[in-house]
Amino acid sequence: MESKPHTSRRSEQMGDLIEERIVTGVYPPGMRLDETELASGFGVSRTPIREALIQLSSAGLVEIRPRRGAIVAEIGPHRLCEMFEVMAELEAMCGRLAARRITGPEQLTLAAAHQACEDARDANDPDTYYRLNEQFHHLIYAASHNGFLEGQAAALHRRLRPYRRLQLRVRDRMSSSFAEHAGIVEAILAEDGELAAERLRGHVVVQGERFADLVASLPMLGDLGRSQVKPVSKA
Amino acid sequence: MESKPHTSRRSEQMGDLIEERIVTGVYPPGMRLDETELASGFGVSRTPIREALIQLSSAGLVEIRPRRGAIVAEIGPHRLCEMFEVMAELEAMCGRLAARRITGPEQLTLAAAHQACEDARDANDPDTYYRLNEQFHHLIYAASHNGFLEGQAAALHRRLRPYRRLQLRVRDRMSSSFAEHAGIVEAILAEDGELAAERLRGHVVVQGERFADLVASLPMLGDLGRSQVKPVSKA
DNA sequence: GTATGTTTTATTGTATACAATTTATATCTC
DNA sequence: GAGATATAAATTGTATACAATAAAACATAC
Repeated sequence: MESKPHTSRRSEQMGDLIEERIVTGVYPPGMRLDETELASGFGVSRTPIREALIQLSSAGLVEIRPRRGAIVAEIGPHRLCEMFEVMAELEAMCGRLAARRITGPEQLTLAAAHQACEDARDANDPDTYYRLNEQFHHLIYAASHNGFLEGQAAALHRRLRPYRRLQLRVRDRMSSSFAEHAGIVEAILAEDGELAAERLRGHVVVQGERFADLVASLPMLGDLGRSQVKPVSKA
Repeated sequence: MESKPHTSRRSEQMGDLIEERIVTGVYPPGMRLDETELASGFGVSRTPIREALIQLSSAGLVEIRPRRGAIVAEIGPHRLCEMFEVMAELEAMCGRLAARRITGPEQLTLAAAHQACEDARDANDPDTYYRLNEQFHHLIYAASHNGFLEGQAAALHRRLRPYRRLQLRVRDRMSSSFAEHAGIVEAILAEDGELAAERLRGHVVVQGERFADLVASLPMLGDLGRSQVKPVSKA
């Protein structure tokens, strides 16, 4: 919907590139982000890199320690649960408002998106489901008809992306996710705001709790915040 | 609580300075922020100014249009209402969690802060009340024991500061605000999360609605988004 | 006099150079 | 050899110089 006006700002491009590598795990949490190294790596000067890092710092993806350089933000399990808790509430709010304010065309689009998710589930295609699931949720954000809320929800959703991606692989999550979606769509189309809110809250909270389980089973992630990942420094 | 580690980064200092001038209205919405002008004005080079502007842009206080410079973000009445709507929900969430998680010492601190507000109301001192009111709300954020939520709530609270400041002056708002606070404290101390949430939501929404009224009465603010404030450019 | 096209000017975006501080290394003492 | 101190290296923060683009001013044609 928001057509970005072909920014032509290198800072933005660098920011997107670095963000991509962070959320995809190419730059793992705790990794040192050397300005000079990144600059030469991307074939630009340090200036756009610095500006990108500042922006990513504001978004919470990297942490800048004065005079000590930037590292990929290490979001510990505890903080992550907190973030899921807030995400659940934001989604609940979106659902409550959407139930009251959704338009006819939006209802059709939402139903179609839900249908598409069903197809992906039937095909047992987690990657496609993952993508369609994102669209589904974004439609609810938009249907809240609160642009600011939509932006906040989308931003947090995006920030939690890498962690949500992990837990979609777990046993049967795709099916239960779709089942929950059905209830959410039903509540919204019935214009029952409180029910939609409650179901969305549950839907997201489950993700957070499942994630907590996942964390407990992964020692690698278990001691996040302790581990210091070394920079990739290659000659 | 979060002691900032004496950053020594000029960018941060510049950011704080510019933000201060934005929220106090020295730089009104729509004003062009000329990098060179700001740089010479603050006695630094353009670099720290640019970095500060990027940061403020991420925070939503300024808007950077590629190759066209930065302006103080113009938050129209509509967007503002949306923001108050989200603020209400965030505060409600803080209250709900606080009622369940608040500790003994925090209860005492909250009661004391409430008492202090009462004193300011009795003294009919809006400025002091304004300050104490902020502390009161921050205590509730903290009592949610969700650090991420606390941060989000504080950030939005801060961003809405200039607009809240306006409407505290209106007739009797201080008294009704305090009365609402009493109900909120009662609900939290009674550990009734839903009641606390409901009352906080109402408390903030009232602010938003009152603000909408205020907007309607102020022609200057009424056509925000249309008016183009000229830069201060002095020789 | 208005509209359009060109030139000029001003401002942003990027690169590089320099300064300041931190981290690593080496040396010296015990 | 361990620890501490001093020196050296590397990296961040700031300033300045240059390039690219958009706004403004001007001139010209109609």
